[in-house]
Amino acid sequence: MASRSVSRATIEDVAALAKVSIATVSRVLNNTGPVSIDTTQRVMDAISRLNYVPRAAARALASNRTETLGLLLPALGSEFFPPLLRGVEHAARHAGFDLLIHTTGARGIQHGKLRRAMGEQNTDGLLIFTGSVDDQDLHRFYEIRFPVVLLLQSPPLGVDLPSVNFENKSGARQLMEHLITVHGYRRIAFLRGPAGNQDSEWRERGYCDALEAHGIEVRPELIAVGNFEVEDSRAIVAAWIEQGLEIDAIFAGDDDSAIGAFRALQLAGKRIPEDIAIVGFDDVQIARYLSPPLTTVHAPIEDAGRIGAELLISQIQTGHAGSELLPTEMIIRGSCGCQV
Amino acid sequence: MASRSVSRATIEDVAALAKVSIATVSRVLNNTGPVSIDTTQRVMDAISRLNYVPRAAARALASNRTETLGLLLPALGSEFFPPLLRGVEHAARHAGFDLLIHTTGARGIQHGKLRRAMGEQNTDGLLIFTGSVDDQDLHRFYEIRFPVVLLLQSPPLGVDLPSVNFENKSGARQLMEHLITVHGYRRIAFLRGPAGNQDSEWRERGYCDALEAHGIEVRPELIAVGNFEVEDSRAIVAAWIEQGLEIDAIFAGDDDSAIGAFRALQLAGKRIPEDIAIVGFDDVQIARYLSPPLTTVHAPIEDAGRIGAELLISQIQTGHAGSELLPTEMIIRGSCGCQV
DNA sequence: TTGAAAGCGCTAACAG
DNA sequence: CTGTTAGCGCTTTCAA
Repeated sequence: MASRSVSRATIEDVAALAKVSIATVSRVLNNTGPVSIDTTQRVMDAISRLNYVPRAAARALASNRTETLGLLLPALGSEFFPPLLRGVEHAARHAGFDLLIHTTGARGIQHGKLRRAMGEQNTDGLLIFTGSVDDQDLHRFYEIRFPVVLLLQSPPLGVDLPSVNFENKSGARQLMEHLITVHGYRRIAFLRGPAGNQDSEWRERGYCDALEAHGIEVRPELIAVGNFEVEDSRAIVAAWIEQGLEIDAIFAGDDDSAIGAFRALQLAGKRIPEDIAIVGFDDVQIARYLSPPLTTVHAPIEDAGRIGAELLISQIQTGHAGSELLPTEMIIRGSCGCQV
Repeated sequence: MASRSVSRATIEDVAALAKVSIATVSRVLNNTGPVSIDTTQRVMDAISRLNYVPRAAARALASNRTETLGLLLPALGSEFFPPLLRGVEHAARHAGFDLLIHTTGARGIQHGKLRRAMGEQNTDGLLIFTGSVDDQDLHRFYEIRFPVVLLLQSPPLGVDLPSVNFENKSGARQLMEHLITVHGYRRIAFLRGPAGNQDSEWRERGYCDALEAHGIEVRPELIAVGNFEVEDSRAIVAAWIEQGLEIDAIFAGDDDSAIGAFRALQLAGKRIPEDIAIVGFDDVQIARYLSPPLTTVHAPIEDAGRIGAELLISQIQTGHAGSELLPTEMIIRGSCGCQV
């Protein structure tokens, strides 16, 4: 016997065993078209007796639907992704879709390479995380009307793709107001994300707006690129301390940067928040376990994943979908100087 | 024009434009069989002019290979998964495989349901995380010789599937020795993982062995099920404190449980490690950022993912693969009572 | 309520 | 070096 034969039941085997045509088997499998209750039973029996599993490839080829959602990410490094994946996976499974995950490397996918990686023929639609795909490819998806939803990224000009974003600016603004009015900080530093990261840009605008609204000058030397990375951010803050830069507080563009800032201060023997206060953005799981616990802005990451997937599925099924802007919420813990 | 036509180039279109047969196109696509350099060039031009993307389904159907690895997980909740996914994804991509991810829910997949979810026909092989699939299905995979690698789980009796595991027992044993001999703790509690979790069982054996080796009685009231969950563990430790249970130290079965224990002690106003010491297992990212930083056992999670994927790929390609037992390493930080 | 048959787009012999 | 052709296993008309 061939080594694999045991597992190779096909729809024909089922049909033969149930003494019906393959069309009928297909009907009971997909619940499409009428089948007598008696026949249905025979087919079901045959299926389970043979351990029959429909081959996804054959089905996809014949029906032109893959029932698969693609998820494109730059990397799977940060703490940010578990909730995001959970949201996406949950929504996908709920709607009967599989989830195909690809990482593209930090620089995103170069145009052209994308095709082979996860071309538009191999999933029913794509969930694209910030920075994974260049504008040229986004443009193309838009033109050929391939279902796509952008995660934490707005579409480039003229490309009207649906997207899911956080209310970054208002969240950042609110947090800054807190630092300025409640705690009286004036020399507040900002740790940027990677170049081109839209979340970071909006958060920075909230940062600048708040300063200006209170007549505080925006000082370029207080703004640096932490890349949303623990280590990069630690190094920057360490350098600041080394230089003796005067700072009341650090607004880290995301919680990973905040962790880096924590590290730097701890290693330098500085107290948080007495010497320098730190606040972040995102509210990842770890935030509440730092000490002092991190004051930050809660971003509904799992919701973003879930809603992104839902929008994509609706786009696949109905042909169109809107965008969503998800509210953020300031979470006061101890690292800003508040007693909690 | 049909709304999708732009993207629907097939191998025939390419062949026509390049004035060759589809067989030739297939040859240059897959680098199988000889093609003149001139012809190759014409085909490549046609491909890029048409934005041609081979349809994975057609290819899979014809070749009986999907170039896809399936990953089965109970859930995507914990901090444990980012490094695991990173390892898997990296190895998969490196070898040219796609990654299909499925979560099964906390209880794993019920027999029978698995088939539809990710049947053996729809991936080239499966990476199965502890607790995702019942023994009956594992048995079946083994019988039909479907490529499978077990992650952090040993195969059931008589089912010789390859697996990747941590040296749990010796790691736990070493950590316990440290608590007992260096710090002199004798009343050490243990927080178990979910029922049937093999990592937990081995760690518990290390715990018991160490106690016995030092003539310390294993007390059932000092062992409870924290389920490897923050909240469950917090509740248990809170209850212990409430009851006034005397404890020198808590050995949390994994870092998530350790975090829960931290929470409970902090909320109860107890000092770590002065009142009660805490140690964990895994060394997730957050461990070093707790305060005091968590003493734990480093488990090479990313390696486990990478190696698991590599074993699976080798099994797909060569028909067999061995198992791996990955070394663990004690990481002393502050939460055990050491000054670091 | 059921069956026959025509593809879906590709790979892989087999011929030339 | 290149072309022809027979499927891969399924869905989906169209008839019966």
